[in-house]
Amino acid sequence: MESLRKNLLFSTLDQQQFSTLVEHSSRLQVSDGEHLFHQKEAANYFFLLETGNIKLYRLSPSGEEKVIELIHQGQTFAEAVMFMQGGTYPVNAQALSDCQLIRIHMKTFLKILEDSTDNCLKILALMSQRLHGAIQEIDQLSLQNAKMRIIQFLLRDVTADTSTPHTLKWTTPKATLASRLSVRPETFSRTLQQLSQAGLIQVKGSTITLLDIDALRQYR
Amino acid sequence: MESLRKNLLFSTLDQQQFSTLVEHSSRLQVSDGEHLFHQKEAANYFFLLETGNIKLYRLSPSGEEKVIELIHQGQTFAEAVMFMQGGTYPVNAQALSDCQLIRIHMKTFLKILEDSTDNCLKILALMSQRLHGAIQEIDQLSLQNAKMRIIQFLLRDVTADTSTPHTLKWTTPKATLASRLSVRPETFSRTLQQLSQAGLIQVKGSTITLLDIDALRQYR
DNA sequence: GCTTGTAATTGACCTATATCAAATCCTTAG
DNA sequence: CTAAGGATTTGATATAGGTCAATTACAAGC
Repeated sequence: MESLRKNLLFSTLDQQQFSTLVEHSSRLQVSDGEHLFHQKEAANYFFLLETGNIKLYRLSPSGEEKVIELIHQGQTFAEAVMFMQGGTYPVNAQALSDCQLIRIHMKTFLKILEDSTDNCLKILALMSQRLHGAIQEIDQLSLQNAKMRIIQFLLRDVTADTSTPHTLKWTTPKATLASRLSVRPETFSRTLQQLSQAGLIQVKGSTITLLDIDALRQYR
Repeated sequence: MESLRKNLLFSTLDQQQFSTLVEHSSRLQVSDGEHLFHQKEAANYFFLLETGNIKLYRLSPSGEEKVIELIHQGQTFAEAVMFMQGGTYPVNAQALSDCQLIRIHMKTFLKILEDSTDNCLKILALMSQRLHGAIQEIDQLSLQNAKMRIIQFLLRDVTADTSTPHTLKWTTPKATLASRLSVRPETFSRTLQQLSQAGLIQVKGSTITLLDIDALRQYR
């Protein structure tokens, strides 16, 4: 359970608390395409993803899928459910590849929180970060158009140095990314095409090179 | 500071903690149209609204306004900022009417949290509720069309009993509500018109009577 | 009561993005 | 290497909802 220790969320646990947590946690695998949990299912565990990719999504009344979040290696997810009355998952979680996870027992973790404010504050910090992210998201959905959202996504982890051409590569299917960005795959494709023709990016399969970061930033 | 005591968030504070909090809190008024704080401003206080209405909004790069949340009597807001590094408000807050508020010193409240997990868990519950609300919002923006969002808003606080015609009245300007729902005022107006013509609702200024709740629910 | 200014509505038109269908491209199994 | 099937792209078309402009309703002050 090395990866547990490494996660910020558990960094303030003392030895005693940590071993209690480990006792009530277990490793599990899910294979590509399998569901980890479904929306409205009673929630007893939250998760740390060790390897692979997971998508969290919701379904519209008409059965359409909207990806809320893509989970990557090292991230925890579904912790917020712990504090909600009702205690059901608000999203579906499906593996996008074979995944290895650690399953953490909510009740146990809650017990630990109950006797150490340090840990409480840690998780509060995490939750407010999540909330801020969500507000950011609402912002983007209602104030920005598709092109802007896509560019924002491309610039996601570009650091300050703007001169060096930056390369990014994704492992998730394009349609999934499109859903995450709330555009149709067709629009996603066309927009990349367009940016490519304008000489701002270069597309090679699932690898993209940002050729003119400053120009891209103009849009955002 | 009666209203402080009444708020769930502070219900687990002991006498000692509560009076410390009161010492570091103060009442303040803002008049209609005034700003309480701006986005990116350093945050030292969060608030409890005693009377009036406040809107929390963001601006797009092009200066367009999107209302993120409408705050009503009795609600606290901007508490999440307390736990974020950086510590700046993520939204603007403007009074929609003359308002009376209580301003709570974040540092003081944080200190109190540090020595009681009960209080920590209370606020964790609140934060996860907020987060869930935000996810709901993202859901609505990306999976539902304007008409659905408007209907959802109309059905907001309709209880189980579906037979009795339900009446609602708002105090906020229509344009503000429209922004909250991420539609243009024109569209908001037209949609209400349309629902009215279909005999589902009856509009009288800012008072709306829901005539056929079941039918409205069909859409949602 | 008017009058003036703001808010809300209505109408005509437009555009971004969805939708549908067909054509490619890519990967995997054999 | 080849075939099959899914993913992605491309093209043609449709439409929800935005924009702009004109009109009407409403509230506040005189």
